[in-house]
Amino acid sequence: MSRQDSGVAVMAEQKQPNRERIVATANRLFYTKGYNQTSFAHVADELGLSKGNLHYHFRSKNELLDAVIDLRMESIKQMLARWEKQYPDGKARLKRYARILLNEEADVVRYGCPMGSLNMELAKDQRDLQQHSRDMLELFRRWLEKACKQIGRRDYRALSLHIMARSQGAAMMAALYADVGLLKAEYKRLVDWIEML
Amino acid sequence: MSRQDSGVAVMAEQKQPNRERIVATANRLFYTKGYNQTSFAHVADELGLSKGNLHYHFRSKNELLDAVIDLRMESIKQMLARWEKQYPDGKARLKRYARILLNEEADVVRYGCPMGSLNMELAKDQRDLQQHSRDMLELFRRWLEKACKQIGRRDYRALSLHIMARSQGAAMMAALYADVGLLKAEYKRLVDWIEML
DNA sequence: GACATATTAGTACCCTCGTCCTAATCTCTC
DNA sequence: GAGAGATTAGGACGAGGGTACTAATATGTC
Repeated sequence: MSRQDSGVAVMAEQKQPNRERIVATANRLFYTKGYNQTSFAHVADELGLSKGNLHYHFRSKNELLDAVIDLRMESIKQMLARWEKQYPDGKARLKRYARILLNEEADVVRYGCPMGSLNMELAKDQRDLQQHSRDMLELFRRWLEKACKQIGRRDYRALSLHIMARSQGAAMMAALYADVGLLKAEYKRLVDWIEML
Repeated sequence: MSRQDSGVAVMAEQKQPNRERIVATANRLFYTKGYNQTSFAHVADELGLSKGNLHYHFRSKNELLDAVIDLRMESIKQMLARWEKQYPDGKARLKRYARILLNEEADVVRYGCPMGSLNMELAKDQRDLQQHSRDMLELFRRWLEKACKQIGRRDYRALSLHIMARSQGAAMMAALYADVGLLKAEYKRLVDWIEML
């Protein structure tokens, strides 16, 4: 019997287990400050926990990174499954993907794409860590690939990569100039292009 | 009378002043390892110099970063000036820009775009440092803007940003998958698109 | 209540970081 | 060659990094 299931349900006040709170906070800090610029102490301080506590749950920083990526991947999978139900049409799916950056535009403009920027950081002399981060982007790519197949394109792989490149470029430039307008302009171009496929 | 000009010319064996060697090495390490992951000690070790020596030439790491960016900007300016002579036609200029990533494809595939990745790194909680890095990209953007004007486009600013976004996206995806093919594919798409303008 | 386990706090360890200081050495000018 | 200034080496420093260890506390089971 796990902890949350035992005793009277405290419902709203039931606090999240520390392990999950740690992953959630690390997730945010890895995004906003960068992986290398975030320390165990940062995460612990934000939560009012001790460094030793974090080390109990995650023996190393890599392990914490893995947990963060697992969390993101889980959330991505759920989102993609939701989209599959909401948008039966292939093109509609591609457009929905394009719109993703607009959802979190304030964050994207400040910190870039969470996946892209993390991956770029790890690509530099930390290739071992990069692998897992790549898996995350592959979730999207394969989903896009499926949608491209669905609209009868034979170059589905190339198309999926191109669409991701376009959205990565948009996120990058928007963060560079800290300008939401760039995000919207690139979104529009991309959607128009998808429409013409 | 400066040091290099004095005395008998040693020509080929004349070694670069240490200051320049430091900037050149820092430039490479900031690119391949990332700014935050590169320390004074790394740079000093590679050159067989002491940390104190580096501190003599650059009192802080920011100062070294500024010198690196200045070096890059100088080289960019020269390259753009060369291109202006070589390619009088606006579209040819845009295409030449698109080809830039193919020049250094081996590096781009491993470390991404030198400007984009640096900027992304500094965008995360180090906005003060980001400014100078942005100037570097602005050199390209204004040059593209001019070429767009030249071919009679009234949306020259938007176009210049879009072209940069495309190349940034290409670099990002190529580094993500460590695949030169992606770079070439995106290059081809971009050139075709420029041709249709 | 007693025990085993899971969790937490606190701290100690060793390393690297960015910066700074001092003393030696080199280079050029006179 | 003597003196002045530029350059270099080497190490000290305080801070913070990731990791590990120990003791205390909370939790669940019998």
